[in-house]
Amino acid sequence: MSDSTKLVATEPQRLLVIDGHSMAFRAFYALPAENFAISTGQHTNAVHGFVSMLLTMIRQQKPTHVAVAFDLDTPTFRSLEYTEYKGGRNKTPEEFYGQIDLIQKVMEAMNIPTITMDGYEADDIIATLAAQGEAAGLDVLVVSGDRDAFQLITEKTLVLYPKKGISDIPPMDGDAVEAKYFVRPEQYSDLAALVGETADNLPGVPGVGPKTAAKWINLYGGLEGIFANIDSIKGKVGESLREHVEDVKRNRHLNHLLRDLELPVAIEAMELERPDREAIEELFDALEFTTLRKRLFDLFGEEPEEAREEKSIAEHQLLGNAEELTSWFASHGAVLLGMHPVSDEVSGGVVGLAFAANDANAYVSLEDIDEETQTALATVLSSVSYAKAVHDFKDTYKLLGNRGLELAGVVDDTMITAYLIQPDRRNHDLADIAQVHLKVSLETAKEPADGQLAFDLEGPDVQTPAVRAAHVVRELSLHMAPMLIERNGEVLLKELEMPLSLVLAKMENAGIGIDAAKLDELYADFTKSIDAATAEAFAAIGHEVNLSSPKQLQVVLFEELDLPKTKKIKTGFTTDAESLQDLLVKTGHPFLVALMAYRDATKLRQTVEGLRKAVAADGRIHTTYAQTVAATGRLSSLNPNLQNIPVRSEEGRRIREVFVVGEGYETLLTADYSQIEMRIMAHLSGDEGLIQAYQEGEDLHRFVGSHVFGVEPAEVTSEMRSKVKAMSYGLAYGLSSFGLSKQLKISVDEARNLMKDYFARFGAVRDYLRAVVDQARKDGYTETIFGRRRYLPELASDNRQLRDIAERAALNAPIQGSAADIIKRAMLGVQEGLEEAGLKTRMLLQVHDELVLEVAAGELDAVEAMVRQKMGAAADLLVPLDVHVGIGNSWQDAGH
DNA sequence: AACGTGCGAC
DNA sequence: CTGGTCGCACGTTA
Repeated sequence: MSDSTKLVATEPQRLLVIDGHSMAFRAFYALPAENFAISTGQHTNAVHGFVSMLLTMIRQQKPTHVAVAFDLDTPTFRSLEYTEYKGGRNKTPEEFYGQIDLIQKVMEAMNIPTITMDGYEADDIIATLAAQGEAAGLDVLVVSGDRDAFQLITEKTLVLYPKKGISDIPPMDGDAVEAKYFVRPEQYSDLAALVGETADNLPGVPGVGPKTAAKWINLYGGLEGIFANIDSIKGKVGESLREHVEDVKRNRHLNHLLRDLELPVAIEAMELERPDREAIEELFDALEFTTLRKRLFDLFGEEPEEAREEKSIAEHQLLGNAEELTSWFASHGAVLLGMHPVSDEVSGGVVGLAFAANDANAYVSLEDIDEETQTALATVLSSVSYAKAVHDFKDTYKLLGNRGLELAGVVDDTMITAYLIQPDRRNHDLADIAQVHLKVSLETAKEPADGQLAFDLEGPDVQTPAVRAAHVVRELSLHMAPMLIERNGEVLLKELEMPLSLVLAKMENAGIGIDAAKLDELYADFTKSIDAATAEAFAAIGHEVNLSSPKQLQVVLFEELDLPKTKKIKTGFTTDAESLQDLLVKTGHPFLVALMAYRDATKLRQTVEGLRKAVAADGRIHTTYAQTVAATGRLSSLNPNLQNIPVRSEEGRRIREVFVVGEGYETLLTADYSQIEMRIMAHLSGDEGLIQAYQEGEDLHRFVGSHVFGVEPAEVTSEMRSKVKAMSYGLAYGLSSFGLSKQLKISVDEARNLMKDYFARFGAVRDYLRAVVDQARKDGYTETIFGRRRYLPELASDNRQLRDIAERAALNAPIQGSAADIIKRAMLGVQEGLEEAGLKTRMLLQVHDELVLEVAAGELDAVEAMVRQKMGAAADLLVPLDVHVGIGNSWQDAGH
């Protein structure tokens, strides 16, 4: 007998019985799988969550005995009797595979028996265990996600039914069941039989919910009483019941849990023992669990192997005056420092800074900071002698800048480093990458656990999480540095992305000027169009409908008007613009015209409304650039997105008129690369025909058209030109002949021939595209001209659809990514050019292949020449990089 | 709150 | 089944 059981020997003994699959599933969905992939590719989120929940329950409930029951894949008496049982369930997610085995291994190492029974479900094992436990005089606590377990509740047996992930809620007893369902636990199965259970594919009596079922049960004492009086139950539900008596009987039979199985394990063997230390160490090493290991050994009163460098992260020195500050950095600042700002939730301003060195931590409050201390801090922050690592350099730089603090000496941004290592992650929050790379859980300082807001900004509630974050940033930086080098990302980080963060910070701070009156005018205009289109649409069908609801539109289009069916989507048939256009051609119905006009106008008004809301106090719009989102290396723009302002339609272009040159500046200047992606294609493929065309400055599409169609360039018709243009652009996206045929509205045969002719003349392009995918399959990643990698593990997927998507991504990534690299380099060049020449002109926007600058008086000529030069020199390709420049008082006037 | 649809840009 | 990368608004469902 172990010590831990002796300790509680005076208390009643308690058996904890767990439904293994249901707990594992809850854990799986509570924790994101992508954060718990170990080096072998195996996912461990369900294992981690399961063990974590188990430890919590052992700590809270202090059981003396523990057992875990699992289902088997083999048929059970229920599925044999009723083949639809548990049918219609979704397939188990791929990431879940193997995790049950791992959980069972952990249980074995913890000396906790796992029980399975061929032909029976875990629920029957649990029911039997509850009965045996009670018979042996134990209290029983059942943990199950299946409501059928409620029938087991007695004076001595309680059920823990976890709602979402965490088991904060108290176990259910008889009164809790009665309060919730209005029946006693022993009657719960009768209630469930009447109501049915969708998760098990057991339909109940239609129209009967828990309320009606409980009423009947209480009236007649249970199912037998109900059946005895079945003819006296009135109304529609009575009728419904009489029609579904057999279903109810079947349900009741199936949801009855067996309590008399012959289990292979005796209760005595479930006594909680110390874990097998060696087995746990070995297993947790393989699973890369560190924090759980500590929790586990703590719980069982064992010292972890080595005091796993959880060293005094909690401790930190408060640097309250200039002298303390200067001396702390003098003694601890020679190593890489992790740094983490704390900002006020309300104002958004920075209120403090945490620092972490290898052997000490510090916190500086910026609230009521005296001048001398601020100066000392400013010195430290702006000094390149103190090497700092931060998470989200751009944001930190802006925060500090708002307080007049210059930030320099930042040698690593863990957000960008994590992005360069894994560009496909959609999220590089500090807590997430700490979880992935360090297996450390970092509570975000947003809200203290008790739900109280932290008013005391001097207090440990704010400081401790910040210090911990600073520590984690430092650890992450050290941990990821070799990974970044291994993945060829170091130069990109130091020479491209980090300097670019500074440029972007300045662009965001600058914002772009807005003509508010014009914005209002556009809003009114578009509203008029919406109203007109709405009226027309309603007139065409004779009633009102929400034109923004695809669901309601489907009813109108495909039921009322009985128009031909469009392409299938998850929720029925698509009503997208392309399909509406098709329908219009086929039927000429006026409703379609009005609907399309409504769609156009609402989209434009939405855009205008979004811009209106985004105008800041200075009358300008300050977008935010996301530097670590797009997997190819592009930037993205948000709050608001200024990279999708309309330009293709005339009405839409009017919106560009509201972006205007600001006071004190002379004009806006736009500079964009001409056909940069096709030029990169020419460069990467080395296709001599394409290269020659660009070198001679020919109209590329005309040139290609003349070769594909075998005519003189002058004889290329506009139709021919648009065909090869679509083709050329489509190539970089993995366009199929089907896609091409759809876009050009030609037959698939014709599209196929077009592609054949194209490749006959530009064979190097096809060779290149094939080689890209082959290489990516071999190496596991694609690479841009400047070495930016994108890893595409799904190229090896068994799922054809996923594999195809990955192949198209592989085709596109080097081209789109190289273009992104090039304009990023150009931005660094332009910024440098502006600063070196001491110009007042500033960069405002980047739209993938275009830069928008605000030009100061008298600087236009110098700026234009410099921008052309820098953009043209951003890469040395086999073809020239052409740059178009436009000038004007609005973005529209300056544009294309 | 999370998902699905639809659509703007490059 | 069938073109890549994004962000955003709306309706609907959980």
